[in-house]
Amino acid sequence: MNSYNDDLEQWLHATLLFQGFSQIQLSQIVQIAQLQSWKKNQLIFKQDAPASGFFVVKTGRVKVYKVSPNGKEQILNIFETGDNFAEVAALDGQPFPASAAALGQVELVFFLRSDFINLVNADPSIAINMLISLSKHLRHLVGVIEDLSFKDVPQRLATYLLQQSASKAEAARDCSQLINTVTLDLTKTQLAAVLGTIPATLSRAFYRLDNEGMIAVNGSQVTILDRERLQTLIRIGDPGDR
Amino acid sequence: MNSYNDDLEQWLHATLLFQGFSQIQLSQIVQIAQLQSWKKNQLIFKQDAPASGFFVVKTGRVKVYKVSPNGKEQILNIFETGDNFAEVAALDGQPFPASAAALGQVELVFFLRSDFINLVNADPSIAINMLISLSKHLRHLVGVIEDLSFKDVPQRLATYLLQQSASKAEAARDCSQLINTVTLDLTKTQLAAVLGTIPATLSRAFYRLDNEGMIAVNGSQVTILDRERLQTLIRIGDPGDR
DNA sequence: AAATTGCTTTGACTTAAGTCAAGAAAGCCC
DNA sequence: GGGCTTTCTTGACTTAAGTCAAAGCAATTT
Repeated sequence: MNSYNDDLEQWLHATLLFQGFSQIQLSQIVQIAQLQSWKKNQLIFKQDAPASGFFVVKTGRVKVYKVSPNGKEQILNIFETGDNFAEVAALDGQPFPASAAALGQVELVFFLRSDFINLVNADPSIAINMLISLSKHLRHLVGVIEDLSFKDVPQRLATYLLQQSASKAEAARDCSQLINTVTLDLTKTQLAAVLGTIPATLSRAFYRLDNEGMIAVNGSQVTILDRERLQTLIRIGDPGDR
Repeated sequence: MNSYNDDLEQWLHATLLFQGFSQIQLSQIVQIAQLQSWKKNQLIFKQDAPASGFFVVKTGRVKVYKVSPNGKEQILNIFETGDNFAEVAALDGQPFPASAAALGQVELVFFLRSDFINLVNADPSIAINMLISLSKHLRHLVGVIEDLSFKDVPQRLATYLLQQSASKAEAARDCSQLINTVTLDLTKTQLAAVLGTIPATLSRAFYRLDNEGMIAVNGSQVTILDRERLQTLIRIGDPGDR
C-alpha cells in the first residue's frame, strides 16, 4: 500500500484489460502483479514452454512470433504500452503457442497464472474484460490469415502501410499532410516477419510500389502518394501496367 | 419447463461451453436459447454483417470461412456437434469477421447477443468457460497461420492427415490398423479451402504423397503407409528423391 | 438408364516468391 | 572519423503454386 503500488494501480486502471474495475478489485490485482524488466532482444517466453502467466506492457514493445524449423520467423502480433498478451496460456494452462521477445527495453507487468485464476474464481467479473481482449486478438489473427491466404506481398505491404497511416491519423488529429508519411517503427527485416515474407521479397515489394508511384520510400520514411491506387491494389489486384 | 427444454438443458450441460453449470444457470440459459435448423449450403451469417449472437452446434457441421475478392475461399474452422462458434461477435458486438455456412443439414442452438450479455452481467461466472473456448479458437488460428506461413501444400496435407488420424485414434480406442485409414469427411474442394489452397494444387499434393509411398489414396479413403516419413516431411521438408 | 450437375484430376503455362550470395548502405562503438 | 557489425538491396536462379481449360469420374435426378 505504498505510493509505488498506488501508481501501478492508477496505471493499470487506464489499461483496456482493467478499465472499469473497482478500487477493491484493482488493489487485489496490484497485489499479484509483478514488475519485470527486459532488455532488447531478450526472450520473454518460448514456444511450447509451460505457461506461467500473462503480461501487460508497461513501456516498450514486445513481439509474439513463431519460428519454423527452417528458421523463418512469423510475427503474430506486436504489443505496445497498455496491451496485454499471453492471456491464452494463462487461461487454459496449455503451453505457450508462440514465443515472445522484447523489441527494445521493455517493462512488463506479469501475472502468475495461479494467482490470476484464484482472483477470477473469487470474482468472475474480472474475466469479462478479458473476453473482449481475447476477441480482439482473435480478430487480429483472422486478419493475418486473410493476408497470408489471399494477398501477395505487395498487397500485404499496401495493407500494412494504410493501416499504419490510419492508426497514426487516429492517434494525432494532424490533418492531411502528416497522415501521408508513415515512419516505420520496425526494421524492414522485422516488417518482413510481420507480413509473412523475407527481407529480399519485402525489398522488392517496396520497390514495386515506389516504382509505380504509389509510395515514396526514404529509409524508414514512407510517403503515401496515391491512396486510391493502394486501396484498389488491395481489393482487386494489380492495377498498373505490369 | 417442458420435457423439451429439459432435454436441451441436459444436452447443453454436456457441451464444453456449459459444463459444470448449476441447474439454475442452465435453466436461465435454456430460456434464451433458440433452436435453428439449416439446410446444406445455407449461409448462417455473412462476413461484416452486424453480429447477432453466437451458436452451439447441436447436430451437423458448420464451416466458418472467408472469401477473397477474387473468390478464393479460406476455411478458418469447421465446427461439429457440441462446438460453439461466433462467440467473438457476441462478445464485442463488432461485425462478424468471417462467414458461416452449413456443411449439411444442421441444427444450431442460437443465443442472441443482448440476451447473453444480460446473463453474463447478472452472473459473470457464466463467462469463464467462454474464456477457455476462445483460447482454444485462438490456438487453432495460430496453427492455421503456422501452416500458411511455414509449410508448403504437401506439408499441410501431411499435417492434416496425421491430425485426423490422431483424433480418430483418440475417439475410438481401435488399435493399430484402423488408425491408419483416414476417411475424409470433406470434399477435396473443401479440404483445399481448409489448407489454404485450390483443388488442382491439392490434387497434386495427394499425388506426390501417394507416389512417394507415404499414403495410398482411394477416393475419400486415405491410408497412411509411412507415418515416419510424413512426420519428417512436416519437420524438415522434402525427404524423398525429388 | 440417360442426363444433368458437380467434383476431381491432368496438362501446359505463368507468375510470385523463396534461395543464395554479393555488394551497398546504414548504424554503432571505440 | 575509421572500422565494425548489422541491415538492406540487387541479381541470377529455382521452385512452388496459381490459372485456365479440358477431360474424366461420380453422384443424383428424372
